[in-house]
Amino acid sequence: MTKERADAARNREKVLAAAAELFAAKDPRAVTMDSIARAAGVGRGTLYRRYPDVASIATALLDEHEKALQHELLQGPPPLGPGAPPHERLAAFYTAMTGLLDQHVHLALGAETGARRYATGAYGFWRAHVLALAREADVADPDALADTLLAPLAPDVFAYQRERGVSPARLAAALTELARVLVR
Amino acid sequence: MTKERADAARNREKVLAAAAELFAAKDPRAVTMDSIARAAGVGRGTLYRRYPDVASIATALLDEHEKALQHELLQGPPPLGPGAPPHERLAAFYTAMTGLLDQHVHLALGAETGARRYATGAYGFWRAHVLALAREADVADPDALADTLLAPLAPDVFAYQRERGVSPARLAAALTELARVLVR
DNA sequence: GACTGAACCGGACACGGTGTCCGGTTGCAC
DNA sequence: GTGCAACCGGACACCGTGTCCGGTTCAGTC
Repeated sequence: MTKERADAARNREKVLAAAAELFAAKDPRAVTMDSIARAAGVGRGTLYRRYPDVASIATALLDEHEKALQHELLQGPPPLGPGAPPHERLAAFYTAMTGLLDQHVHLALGAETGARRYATGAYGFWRAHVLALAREADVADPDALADTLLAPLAPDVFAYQRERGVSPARLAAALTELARVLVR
Repeated sequence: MTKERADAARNREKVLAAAAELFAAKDPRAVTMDSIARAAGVGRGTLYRRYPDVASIATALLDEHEKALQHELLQGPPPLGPGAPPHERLAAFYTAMTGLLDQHVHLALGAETGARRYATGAYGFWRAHVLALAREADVADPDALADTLLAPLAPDVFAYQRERGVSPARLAAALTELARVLVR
């Protein structure tokens, strides 16, 4: 991995900043490669050099916000990190994720709508974490349960519930209950 | 509501038959209005007259298959229909839905990917049903729980799990366990 | 501080899908 | 058989995509 050229780095910054603004401003599905290029003052070819499509740009932006949580899950203090019983860790994870989603729904919707969600590295991480907790708790079929436990965190579901008037806090409470009874 | 003209009915048949074949044959996201029109031997204008987009065609096809289950939920024998305790009814619903999804993933993916899922009438029906069961079981926050309980049935999730090797039967078992502990 | 090759830039291009529009056709009622 | 309304379908303009290549900028070398 060779060092990044100065002009390339400059453009990457411009692109990410412009994209972040666009995603925050309007419907994520209306954000197009063309609009990002124009907003960043950059040619379309430049965009495609680094990102194959809009979703991958949203994913790059989202990744930054998710890194911190991922770190805490691996080696932070309990109940998020190791040390607490599985159901408490799962509940803490749920609460943290609803908070994260609450802040960045736009990005999440731009990055992970539909099947693409499962192709991202982040999903793999969340899945591994939940799977480990399920195993630790001796549930019947951890592998089948993992994706089931993650399904309510899909950006689409979250956005719909919030639009419906279910606050992130209420959702977190419901998920905590789910964690409590299912992974004990 | 006036009677449908004979040529119109003929074309509707042709369109639905051609669409069903296309959805079954290839990636639902690759099915386009244009391809349906060509396969049906019909002009594009004719298509747009009745369906605003591809998803609505898939929804129309899916609706037919879902009607039977909806009828059973309302007035069929227990445990699917009224009469059984909530957790048993929910488990039966889960099993029926995984079966339905297993048969018609293509259509479901074409119809309900992403946010569109929540706009369909079918989702409203499933939601009302699950909500009623949750209320009957005196859970803490039925409204927040309803969409959470339905999230694992999203076509995307189902398709991903099946591709991963989780059979519909295993999934149904996991969901049954979920129903048992959460809605008692 | 000039040279050089490699990395990078960005606009032009061809393509494919969308949704609309309207002249022509078909079916139905009287 | 006649008239009208509903219906048909292809042509059209538009938009976003992804690629390609001539030109530019950078960084290391002497």
